[in-house]
Amino acid sequence: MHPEPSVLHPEPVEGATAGFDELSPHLPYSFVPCVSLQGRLGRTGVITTPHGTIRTPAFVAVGTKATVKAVLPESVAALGAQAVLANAYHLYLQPGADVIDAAGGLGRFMNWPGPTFTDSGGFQVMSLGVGFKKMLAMNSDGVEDDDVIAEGKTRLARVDEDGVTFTSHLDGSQHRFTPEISMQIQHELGADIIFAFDECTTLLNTRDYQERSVARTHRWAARCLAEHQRLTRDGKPPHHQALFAVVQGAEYQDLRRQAARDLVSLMIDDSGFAGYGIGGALEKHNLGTIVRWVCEELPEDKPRHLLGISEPNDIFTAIENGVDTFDCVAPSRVARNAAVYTVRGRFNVNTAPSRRNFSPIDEDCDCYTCTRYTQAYLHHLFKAREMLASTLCTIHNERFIVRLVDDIRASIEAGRFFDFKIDFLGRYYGSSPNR
RNA sequence: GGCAGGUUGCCCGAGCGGCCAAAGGGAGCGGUCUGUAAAAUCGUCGGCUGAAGCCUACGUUGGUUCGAAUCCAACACCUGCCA
Repeated sequence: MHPEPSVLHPEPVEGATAGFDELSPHLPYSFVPCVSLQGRLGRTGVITTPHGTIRTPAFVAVGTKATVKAVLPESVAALGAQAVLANAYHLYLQPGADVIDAAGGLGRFMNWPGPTFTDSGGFQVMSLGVGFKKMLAMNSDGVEDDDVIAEGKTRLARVDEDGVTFTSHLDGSQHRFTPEISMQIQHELGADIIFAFDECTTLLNTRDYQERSVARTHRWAARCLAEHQRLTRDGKPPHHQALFAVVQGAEYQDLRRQAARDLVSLMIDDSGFAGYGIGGALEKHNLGTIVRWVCEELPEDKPRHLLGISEPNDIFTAIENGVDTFDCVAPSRVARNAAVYTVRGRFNVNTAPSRRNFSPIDEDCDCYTCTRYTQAYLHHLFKAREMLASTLCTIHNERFIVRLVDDIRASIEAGRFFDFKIDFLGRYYGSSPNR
């Protein structure tokens, strides 16, 4: 049943740096699971896209506005990232999906030859709307009062059954997203993997609201699938994009399982979703449980993408429970704010102990930054507010997470995942950064 | 030499009789960041203390006052303008 190892282990990074002309733009999308994690839902696998393959589990670097902030695409490839995820809402507002379409698609526009993802903009409904002021709901029984306005903040998104009305955070103009519009935008953007337009709730919403929201997300998923198929059929030029649905349901087992089952059974003309995203509200300590509930309901032959997770312990938990790919802004955002990962935990390089420390961030790291620069230099760059600080630390953090996931994949293949997990997490959380 | 203005905590800078250990910046010190509204944000920031409290502080010295960074005098230094 499993393909030959050579098929399972292509060289995605080399493919990603080969340039556009050497790539076949017509490779069909596929996912092939490979080695399973004994007794758990985790596995390795390979996702094939028109722009190259992704060996899973894989960390997808986030490049919201068609750039991994502060870093050249060549560096993103060199540090081993296999794919980049951009955002439909942000690119729709600026520069406009039509511009990216005219440029030849997201990958060409941003000079990233490898696989690309776009998020639907569903998360922005939450971050610009309901979640805009979490305290707001603390003295009520849920975030449902659309008329409540928190001091100093303006609600920029409102949900209704048909879609979402946004106020642009850039210029205040009004915009409308529906499942159909999100699909049209994402088809114009042209990423290899796109996400259904979902509603992302918060833990502050009531159970009743979560139920209604999951139901709505499902109706939206059906509309996304229909529109995606129409665009795939009628769009010009023909696209080869894979649509992932997003499983919501907050922390309720029945909602999560039902949401997953409903999405799996959703078929139009014998075809359903190419993969599944797991999103939404959850507390950190429930991550593994929730991911397991969902993945138990999902088919083995479809990839699962966990949206927005990347702390080391979360990565192990997610992968162990069946996640194949995941993305997160944390490695790059945190890097721009001077926090860096090491095998012995995270620390801030802009603090006093690094001022005269002439060793790298992490002696064990093979990244561009650690093989060339000292903590003292990075400390100086942050203090001097030089932008190279962001660049170098982003490269380090992205490399750290990519490498961690590479190591996890290798440990699954070698049948020693659990040993590696105990060893890594013991060092990461059990000791203080060595500096 | 004359006239005018000034001297505040590590730096800049408000305060102009009590509510002043002294606004606000900056620097320093520490934290946070999970589908990016982020090169963001929060805390701390004279000393001793958990706290109450005490001590030391607004150029120097002396004075007025129940009470002075704030009023007065002398001195020191700085800055303008006029000789």
